[in-house]
Amino acid sequence: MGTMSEPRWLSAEEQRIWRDFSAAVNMLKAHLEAQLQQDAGIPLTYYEVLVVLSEAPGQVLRMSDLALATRSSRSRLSHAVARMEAAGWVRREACPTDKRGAFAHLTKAGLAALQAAAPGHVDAVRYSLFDPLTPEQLGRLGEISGAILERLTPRCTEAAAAELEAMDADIARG
Amino acid sequence: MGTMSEPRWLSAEEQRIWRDFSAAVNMLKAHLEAQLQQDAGIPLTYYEVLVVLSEAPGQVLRMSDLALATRSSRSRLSHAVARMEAAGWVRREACPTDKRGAFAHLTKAGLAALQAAAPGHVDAVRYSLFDPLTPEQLGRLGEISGAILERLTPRCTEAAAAELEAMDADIARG
DNA sequence: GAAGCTTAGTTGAGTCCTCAACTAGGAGTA
DNA sequence: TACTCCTAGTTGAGGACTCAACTAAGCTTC
Repeated sequence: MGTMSEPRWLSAEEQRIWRDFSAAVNMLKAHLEAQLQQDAGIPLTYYEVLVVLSEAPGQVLRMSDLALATRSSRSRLSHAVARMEAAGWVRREACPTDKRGAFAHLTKAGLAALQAAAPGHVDAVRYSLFDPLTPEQLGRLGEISGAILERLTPRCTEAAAAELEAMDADIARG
Repeated sequence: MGTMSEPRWLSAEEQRIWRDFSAAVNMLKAHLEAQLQQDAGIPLTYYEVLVVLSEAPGQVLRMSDLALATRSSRSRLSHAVARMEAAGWVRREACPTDKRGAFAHLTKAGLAALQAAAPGHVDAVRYSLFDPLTPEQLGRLGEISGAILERLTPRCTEAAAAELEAMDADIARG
């Protein structure tokens, strides 16, 4: 190793927390994924796309904005929307002002699929996350998540996301 | 909906917590995955297999036990070990007493790969999880993880895992 | 208006995962 | 022994993701 400093290994307690956290998160995601896939045939990430689209004004969003809002790569979103379009949940439309751009529209079928899937998904989230935690723990979890987010979110992405929300709010207002 | 009861939707506050938590977890996993993949060429799940194997007495484990310890499906582990064997990190060996069985041995190269990857990975975990949290938050996170785990871990799996640990302890004791 | 950078979005190859089907050996019972 | 059931592990197909390469359009600058 030469000049390299010794890595700061995790203490036994830190290891326990890390492994429990890691396991909990994995099981939680697997649980939600399986529920959604089995009951509604929708992968979790596609579900999130549907949710974001359904909340967008006019239920339309530029691909880039959709990628930003779902924290997905453009590539991933492009593949996903291609599949969702094939499923009839989303329709792509060219942007008239910027010919590079593309809009993703939520279709009736997409909204219906979302509405059919939502109750089961919400139940699963309640069952596996909200129910086993006390209100205090929930509050803590919110703080903790915020701290991690702040650490890992690059400033520019943050700014762009805030802008997007502000735009949404403007449109909602009128 | 007919006789179905109304789903218990999430409140605004619950939604905020859930979305932040979800986003934080996604970014955390993506961050660790990218670091490990770039710096060591090892996917996170394979890394976990290496860790578990390295801690096993004799650095050997039956496939089933390895699957249990890594909370992986047998199929996933089988695919993973196939790849890791191709990479020279693991060697499979037939079990003499139960001819259905297979052992997974950690090889020298596998241990070396793990040791090369570990410091960077630990740093990444510290950076993205431990550093941004206060000691109190960390304790809470441990509790929260425990509560989720307890909710989602089936009793039989739990018992099997405990047994495996006890066995390890026995062997360690000599 | 042409050259060169930047942005929007897609594509294809390769990887990891899941699911269901499969092989094969162990275990219990007649 | 033969029958049934169970357990250990593998396999292949197909889906989702990543990465890098690509097309195409906008934007600057001269």
